[in-house]
Amino acid sequence: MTRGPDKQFDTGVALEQAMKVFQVYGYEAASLSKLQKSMGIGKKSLYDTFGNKQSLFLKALEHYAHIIIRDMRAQLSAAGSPLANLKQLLKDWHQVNSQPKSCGCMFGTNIADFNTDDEAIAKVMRGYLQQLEDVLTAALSQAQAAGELSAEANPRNLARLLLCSTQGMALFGRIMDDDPTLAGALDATFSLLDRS
Amino acid sequence: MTRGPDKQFDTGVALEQAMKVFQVYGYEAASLSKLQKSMGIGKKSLYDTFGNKQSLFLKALEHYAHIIIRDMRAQLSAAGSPLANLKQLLKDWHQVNSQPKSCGCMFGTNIADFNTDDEAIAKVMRGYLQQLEDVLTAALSQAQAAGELSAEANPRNLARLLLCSTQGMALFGRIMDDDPTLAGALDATFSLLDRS
DNA sequence: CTTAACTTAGACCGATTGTTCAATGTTTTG
DNA sequence: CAAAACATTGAACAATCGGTCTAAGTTAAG
Repeated sequence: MTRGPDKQFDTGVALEQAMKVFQVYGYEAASLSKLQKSMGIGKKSLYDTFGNKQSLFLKALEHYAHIIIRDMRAQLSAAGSPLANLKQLLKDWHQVNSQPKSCGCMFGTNIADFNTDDEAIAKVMRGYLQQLEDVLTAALSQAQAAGELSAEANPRNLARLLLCSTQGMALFGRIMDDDPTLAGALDATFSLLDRS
Repeated sequence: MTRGPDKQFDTGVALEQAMKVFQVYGYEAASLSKLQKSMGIGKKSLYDTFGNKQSLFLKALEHYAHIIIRDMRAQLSAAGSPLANLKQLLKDWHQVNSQPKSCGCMFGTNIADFNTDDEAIAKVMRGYLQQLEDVLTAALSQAQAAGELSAEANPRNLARLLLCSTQGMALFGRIMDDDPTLAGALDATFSLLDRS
């Protein structure tokens, strides 16, 4: 049974805010003062609830991964043409990342911010990226099964290319607002899919 | 005429070292102690020669851009098939970025590290990326003129896609050593070019 | 109301950040 | 050699970093 009062803040909301700060600034530049200001809680509460900074980051990263992979799965398994669903996903991704205040992908932004030899973070990050790759591969395989892609197409390698290019798009979106570069990359991706 | 003794260190070598530190750690995590240790000079010399940290970063970034764009131009304008030259460039890029200690691209790593609303940095960065896009576009146009790409292909949009995907590859290379993801993305890129 | 469990805000810690400056060394010029 | 003109090292600066801890507040049980 519960002994004391509940927390005076919503843990989920606080984590969501922390996630945004890490996504916007990257791990190093996301200082604890920025974090606690955005989360709206004191330092003690932050450390008691989420542990130290790296622990908070991992929780925020997990939260982000959960959301993005769930949404991707939902969108890609919608009724209708698998290829059309995938195209819509890419279209939405481009739209989000070409908005003026876009801050890129939580993954990409922080891959760049962690030291190369931090194997703990790298391992976690690889796991999430692998999930993304698998989801995209499944979608492309469905499209292939539906005859929307040729039998010669390689769904997994295609997914890997999409993974790389979408990360590049998200990265560039941080410094380019509604730039023809991003739109052109999307366009080339579409014609690639149409010819695969 | 010169009045005093020359600097006791090689300015070019020091800048090269600074460049590496920024590329490995990103702007925020590249502390002045790491920088001066790697550059092998004292703090006063660093500030007198390169100005403050941001000024040093901009010089290092310019140095990186100069090197990478010059090398790209050279490789893409080599004798023989334009498409083969481009493929070799992509192959080399993949090879470099899938090595165990690879640290990604100076551009991508630091785009993620600077605040989204830092317009000064964003402007400089956009300029360099535009140059990369132009170089790739020129190469693809040559390939098209040589009949290695179909007349329907769009060289500039193709270049934009390559720009995005290569940045994604460089980013992933920071956490993945010799991973099938990168190799697969390269493979899909090759078959894309072959069918364009 | 009392008390125990749990919360909170914020002062405080040593370490490190980017930056400056004084003290010392080194080389060239007259 | 003497002296001016550089360069160098390394101490010191205020500010901020991530992290800890104390003091006070809040709630629920008895």
